[in-house]
Amino acid sequence: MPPAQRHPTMADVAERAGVSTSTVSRTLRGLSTVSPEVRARVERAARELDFAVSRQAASLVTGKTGTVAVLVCTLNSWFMGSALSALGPLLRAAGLELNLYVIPDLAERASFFERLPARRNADALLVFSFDLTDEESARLDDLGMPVIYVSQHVDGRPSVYVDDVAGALNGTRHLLNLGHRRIAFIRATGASGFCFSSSERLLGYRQALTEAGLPLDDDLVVATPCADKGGTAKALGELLSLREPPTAVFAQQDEVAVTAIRALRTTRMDVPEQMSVLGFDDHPVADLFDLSTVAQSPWDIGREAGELVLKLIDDPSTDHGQHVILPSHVIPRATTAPLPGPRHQGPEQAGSPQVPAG
Amino acid sequence: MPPAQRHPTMADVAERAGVSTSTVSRTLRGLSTVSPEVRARVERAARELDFAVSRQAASLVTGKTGTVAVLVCTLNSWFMGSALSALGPLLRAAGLELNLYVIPDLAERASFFERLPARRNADALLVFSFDLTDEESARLDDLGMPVIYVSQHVDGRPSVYVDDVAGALNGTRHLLNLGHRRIAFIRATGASGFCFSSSERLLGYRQALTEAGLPLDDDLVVATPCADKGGTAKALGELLSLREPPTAVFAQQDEVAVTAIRALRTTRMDVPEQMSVLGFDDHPVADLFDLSTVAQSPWDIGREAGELVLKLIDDPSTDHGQHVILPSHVIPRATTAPLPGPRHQGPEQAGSPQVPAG
DNA sequence: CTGAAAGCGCTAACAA
DNA sequence: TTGTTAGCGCTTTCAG
Repeated sequence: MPPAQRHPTMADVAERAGVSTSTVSRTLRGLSTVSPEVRARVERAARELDFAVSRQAASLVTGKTGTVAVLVCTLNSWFMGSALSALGPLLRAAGLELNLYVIPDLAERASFFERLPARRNADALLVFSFDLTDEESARLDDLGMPVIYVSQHVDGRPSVYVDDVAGALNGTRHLLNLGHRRIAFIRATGASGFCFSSSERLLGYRQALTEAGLPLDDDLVVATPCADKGGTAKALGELLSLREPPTAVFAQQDEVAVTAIRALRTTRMDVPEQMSVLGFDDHPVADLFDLSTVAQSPWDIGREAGELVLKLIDDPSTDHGQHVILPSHVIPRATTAPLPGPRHQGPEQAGSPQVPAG
Repeated sequence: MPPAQRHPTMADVAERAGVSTSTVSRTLRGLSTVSPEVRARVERAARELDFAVSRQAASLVTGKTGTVAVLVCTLNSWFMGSALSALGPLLRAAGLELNLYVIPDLAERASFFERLPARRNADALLVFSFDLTDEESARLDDLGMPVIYVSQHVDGRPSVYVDDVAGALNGTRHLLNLGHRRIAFIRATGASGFCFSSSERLLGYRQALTEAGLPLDDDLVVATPCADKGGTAKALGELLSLREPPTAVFAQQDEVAVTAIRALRTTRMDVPEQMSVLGFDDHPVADLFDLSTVAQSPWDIGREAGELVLKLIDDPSTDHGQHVILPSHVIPRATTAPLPGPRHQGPEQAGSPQVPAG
């Protein structure tokens, strides 16, 4: 570990190869205007010196930093982990560095937006699931670089997200098709200031009920902090103490769904015999619990976001308002079952009359 | 979104404030040798122009990049997510950028080590859980920056990791203290080239058996790819078809333990009545499954790694061989129980004679 | 196809 | 306390 040996510079390589620094620069950037013989000499010299171009110096003159800034509120989630695991290699393959900003709380957030450290230090910014204020959005607009919103829709700005409305619509239809008529909806509330597509999903749920000719009963919509046992039990309690309790619950995150299943089992309610449970995400835990769910693919989101970034960096004049909307699909597993009772369960009977089976 | 407006430079700020760029530089870096009056003028000008220092240009002259490179094989894990969620804010608070390299497979890895993009572009490198070849280690040694190994012990290099030997020792003791004598060990094998502290844990397991005067039976040590249902079922099958099957299994990752529990339940074996199961990690699913486990804290690892990095950047002459070793502790939950049978279960009976209770 | 020269935006001596 | 000067290591005209 030689403590302070200086890195070789282009001048060192040039000297060793007996050429000018311009030629070294041209060679190393793969410009075709270098004779094969000289190119070979330069490459050998560079290898022998273990030379690496300083991005700092290059940036200074090209004006491009060669890095993409990524803003996340946490990494400690399956969603972020998967999305970034897809994004990272994609950017690297394009020769870009990935600069990560983890902004877990509002204090950090304030300081981030005040200083905007990414400014001047990245060619583009990826914002994951931030519920931005108008002022914050405005600051990002003035950043002087493309800003891509991921896992959230922002009007007039490039964004990549799954169609949550359609996902929730389809999930709810699945439950309707199983004969359920009293279907509860559990929203997962996250840390304040961050968005978790909850409202879009609620929209899809309502849409499904409406198209089935069912009334919207606000008592059936409850909320819980994500993955909070007590909160989920409480939410469940509200539902189970209704005059007319639901026969199915649609939880907006698999982790909440799983917590709900455990709470139900604790009180000896069988899932799905006495209560169907449907999740959203297809989180790994869904498979572990044989949980029926609406799957989305964070990998695809990460990949699409990366490709969009590349496009925008390459050609900033591209239409900035384009959106990439990704699909979701229902995965029926063991926690959703036909509503027991006199009704015959038939597919696509969504429009049938309301007969609460209880 | 003004498409291509140039960023203001220090010269712009200097002009507006009616001072030289040196003064602007001094002011913005908080050097005390600036009169309050001038300082105020400069700060106002900078704010009005929404000026941000270009790290690129600053780096060029200071020789420090102000960024820390982090090498991970995946982000899609609770461990990495938690560790980085702790590390990120810590680095940001110190004014450092976090440059992430996600290297999921051997091909990416080869290209990473060939080009070493972090060279010259970071002040320190954090390596998470990589099982490096000697050649790769040597390349990192020549990187010209401090390299910190995280979640792995590397001789003579600064590293941060939990004491896996002690963790496995204590976990095994817990099972011994419950009266178990036939204790299986399930290793979790990851992607090749990455290390998951499996061997240290095996060591601790063996140590516990030895100190209890029990023989080491290789038939009781099986392996499975992490979180692979089929693999885990197969490994379990090997154990259950032994002449003298185990009464407890110690799985080296909670995710494997949970998969094992599901497989056992599928075959109508009760946990813990007929088989105790102990995990390692205290992954969130452990709580969900009421899994007894040996807990480690990736948050602490991330934090300690961050603090060590800061120290080494600040003073590279610090002893490079220092290690930070973090503790683990057993969390008994619902999947470990005393061995049923004639024996009385007493605490700390580890040294008692070998009486396989079968 | 190659080299000389200029300069990217900043910091670090050194003077004043 | 402030300004002047000289680069940091690279890319980019522009000549040759």
